[in-house]
Amino acid sequence: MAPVLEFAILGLLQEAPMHGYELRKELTAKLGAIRAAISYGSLYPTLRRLQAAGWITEAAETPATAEEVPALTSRRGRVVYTITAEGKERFAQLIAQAGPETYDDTGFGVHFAFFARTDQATRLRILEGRRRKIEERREGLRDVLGRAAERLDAYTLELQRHGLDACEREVRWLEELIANERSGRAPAAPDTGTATGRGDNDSPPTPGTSRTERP
Amino acid sequence: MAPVLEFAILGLLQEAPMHGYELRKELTAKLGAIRAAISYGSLYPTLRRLQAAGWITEAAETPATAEEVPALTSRRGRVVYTITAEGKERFAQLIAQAGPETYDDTGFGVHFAFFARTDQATRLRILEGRRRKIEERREGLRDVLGRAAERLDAYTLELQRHGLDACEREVRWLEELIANERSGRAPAAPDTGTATGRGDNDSPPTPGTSRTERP
DNA sequence: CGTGCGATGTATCGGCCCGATACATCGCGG
DNA sequence: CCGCGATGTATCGGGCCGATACATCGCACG
Repeated sequence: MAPVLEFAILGLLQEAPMHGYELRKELTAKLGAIRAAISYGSLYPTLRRLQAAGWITEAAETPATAEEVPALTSRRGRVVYTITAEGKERFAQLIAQAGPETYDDTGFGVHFAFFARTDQATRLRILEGRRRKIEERREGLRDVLGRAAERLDAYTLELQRHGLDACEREVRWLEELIANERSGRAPAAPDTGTATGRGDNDSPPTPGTSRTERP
Repeated sequence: MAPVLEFAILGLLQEAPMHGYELRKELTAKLGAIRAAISYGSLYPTLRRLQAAGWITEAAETPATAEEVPALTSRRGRVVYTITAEGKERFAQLIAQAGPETYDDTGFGVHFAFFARTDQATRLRILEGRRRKIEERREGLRDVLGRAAERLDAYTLELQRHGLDACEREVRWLEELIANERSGRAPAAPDTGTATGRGDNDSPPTPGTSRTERP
């Protein structure tokens, strides 16, 4: 329903129009923690899908006056993708509605990556939904480690233990983030709880940070 | 080349023949740490593919004498899947050859889950390959957090930080496992040292999974 | 005694996303 | 001048998932 790439592309193109290659680089930088590298085999078909839906437009990058450029080498021009008003609307709608897929690993990751464009109430809702999901996974792993321990070999058990550890760690992380959200503060303070003297307008509260409008 | 499901199914069917539903449950228990739940939409096609390749056989579960059973309700019999000699060979081959996909998240997970059927040298090779891959991911995240920090918002940075933390943690985990392997000890010893030094044959004693035969 | 409901059980379909692959240009160093 | 890595667009086959459909069994609840 709300594929990861679609969401991420609509989110990124709101900062600036881009061509495919650039988009992939930004995508990889932004989602590096949850995805190794976005494949062109999914990027280009998704772009075409988004254009068919009217959420983005693609325009061949043409010099101001095409004639004066030597046409000796008819280089295939880069295709620049720009988000439309409907696309922005679509993105807002995808943020608002949180389905079950919002809480799986990649779904949550991409939503989190665009929390700067998400209002606080929705951020809180997503964080709590994710926490619930991870808690369920944690209970499942505990069950297996408890009940079916003797049916599994030592390596499999070690794998479960490592997974369980990761779950517990993520729950703690989420708890911290939730507490921060509730207190109205910025995302997360690395260690020192004294005076987060950082950049204030990094756009935690207002998604209306309309900077980087490149014509 | 070596899809996760194919590997896992061949590994599981070496313990006992199973029908689809049971297979899915075992799969979910064994891979619970790396996969939420195996979908039938991938399980059944994979089973058919494996049969077409001659690595498993499927047999309709028929009562000993079909006639005496009341055929009033023509219940669709369960289909029991059994691994063939070629299947065992294929599994051994999949273990031996470690490609790049052996070290990604799910690929490594499923290989690790069947380490009890893997010789020590290969275990070591896989653990080190995985470590290398995670170290690369870690460096990538450090780069982004270092170089492109000001280009990203606070939430995205927090996501990268969390991912980086997970990488560092997994590297430590792998180091520990590698050290254990080198010392010839069992996987990871919380405390007890029971049942070490296994992995001799390709068909260990049946873990009594032949129960639950309800006619 | 019926009735519904959850577990068991097999199976298909549409769709996302990936890895491999192909092709073309540009700038730079050997 | 030639290769080689970065830039750049694009397709194809295939694995895996979520939704969906259909059928049986045992049991609790009214």
